[in-house]
Amino acid sequence: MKNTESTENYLKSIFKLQTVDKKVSTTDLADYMGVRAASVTGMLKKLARKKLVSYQPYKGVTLTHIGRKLALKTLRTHRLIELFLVEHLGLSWEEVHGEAEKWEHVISGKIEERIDKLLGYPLHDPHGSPIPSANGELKIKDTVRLDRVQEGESGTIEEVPDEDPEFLAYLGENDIIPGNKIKVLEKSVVGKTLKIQITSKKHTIGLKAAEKIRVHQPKDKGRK
Amino acid sequence: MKNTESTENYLKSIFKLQTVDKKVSTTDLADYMGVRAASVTGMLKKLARKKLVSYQPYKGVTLTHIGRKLALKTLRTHRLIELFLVEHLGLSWEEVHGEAEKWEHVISGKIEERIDKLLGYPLHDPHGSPIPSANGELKIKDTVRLDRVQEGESGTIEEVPDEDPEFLAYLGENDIIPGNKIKVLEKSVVGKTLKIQITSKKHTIGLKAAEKIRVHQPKDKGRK
DNA sequence: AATAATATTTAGTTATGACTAAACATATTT
DNA sequence: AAATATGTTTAGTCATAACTAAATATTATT
Repeated sequence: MKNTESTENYLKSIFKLQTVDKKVSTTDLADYMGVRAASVTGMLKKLARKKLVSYQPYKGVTLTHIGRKLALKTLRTHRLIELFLVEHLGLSWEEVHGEAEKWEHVISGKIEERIDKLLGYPLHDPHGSPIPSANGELKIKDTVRLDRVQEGESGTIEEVPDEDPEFLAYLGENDIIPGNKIKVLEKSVVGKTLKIQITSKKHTIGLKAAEKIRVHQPKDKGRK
Repeated sequence: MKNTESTENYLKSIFKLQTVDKKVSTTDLADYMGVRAASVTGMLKKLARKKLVSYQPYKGVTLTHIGRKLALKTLRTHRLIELFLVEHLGLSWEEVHGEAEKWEHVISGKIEERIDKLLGYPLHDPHGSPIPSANGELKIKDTVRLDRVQEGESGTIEEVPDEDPEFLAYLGENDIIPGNKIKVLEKSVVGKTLKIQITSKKHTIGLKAAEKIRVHQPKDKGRK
């Protein structure tokens, strides 16, 4: 009846992949988690027995209501820890994901509350991702993928992926940081690049990389 | 080749029991850790194969040099976390042991360093236990068990056990806290009690409980 | 629709670290 | 020294969660 660390990791992973497409396939989950597909099948059966996921062989998984709550609880802990590590222990934003992956499974509710308080009840982690509320709610902000922003339009960096330290280091070096203003100067569909302006610097980024960056645009689409 | 959480717990437990008597018996270890003796036997064999303990069937275990280093590393992490939880997250001294038991296995070297720095390179945890140095050294202070302090003598509370929350709550209520001055007013061998003076209050404590409390006495044995 | 390619599941194995029951060793009484 | 009590180890089991190899489904291609 007890939920293990592995259970929490599966739920969190399904949650992340689920936001992209509704049902998550065994293989996608296996790739994302770095385990074999056969292992995933076995685990999904267990999670289904515990009513944490709804699993149909060959057709994929979705989280149940309770599974989603648990995933969000873990995600909340993860993001609070990331922010804590940056703000109070001075780690860089590319280091914190790996550490938080370990911490998130051992933090008690009481300590989570204390950390939340210490941080001033924050709404976002260092990568701009929203922190779910204590009762498992998550409000999704209205954002666009950077590669879909039109030439000439501008906006604010909202969120970047937290998993890949190298990518984060690259983003940091180029000021592609949540909160910063960004303007798309030129989009080359052939060359698969995007020329952007951030703060006072110009920079060219690959369209594939730009996919991973979420931008917030005002209602007037940032024309000015 | 990797050391598991369980390995760290065994080494830490052996270290603690070893300070009392040289060799640690299977049963004592089992009682202390809350597992069955048969499980201990199995684990000791594994630890011996890894050269972390020196184990002779029916005769007990001792830590090897490397096993001791690892035990002290874990103990260091444990104690730093306890202090961190008290000083920065405002937990009480009776709550922190249980939490630290979980944290100690997931803290990376880098984070341990940061916490150490944040705390100002402390030498003692909230219960007065010395924090081993980063290279695995521990200096043992010259202390006496409270039940062995003579009538009329005084000293300073040095260290109390950190495991039992109830006992810690009791000690806290009666100001039996490391750093406080203590004077033994009356010792009743028949009644198995000790009448003591702490700060401005008088209190009577059982001799059995007093055994667990370590007191530092000046060279003149606290007569004045 | 038949074939090929890809995705997924099943069956059986492994390691970790707990457990019980039974066997065996050591200590303590009488 | 024999009998009893206590301590310890052996043998075999269980749950968790990974793995490989083989079997089976599904999807895509011709």
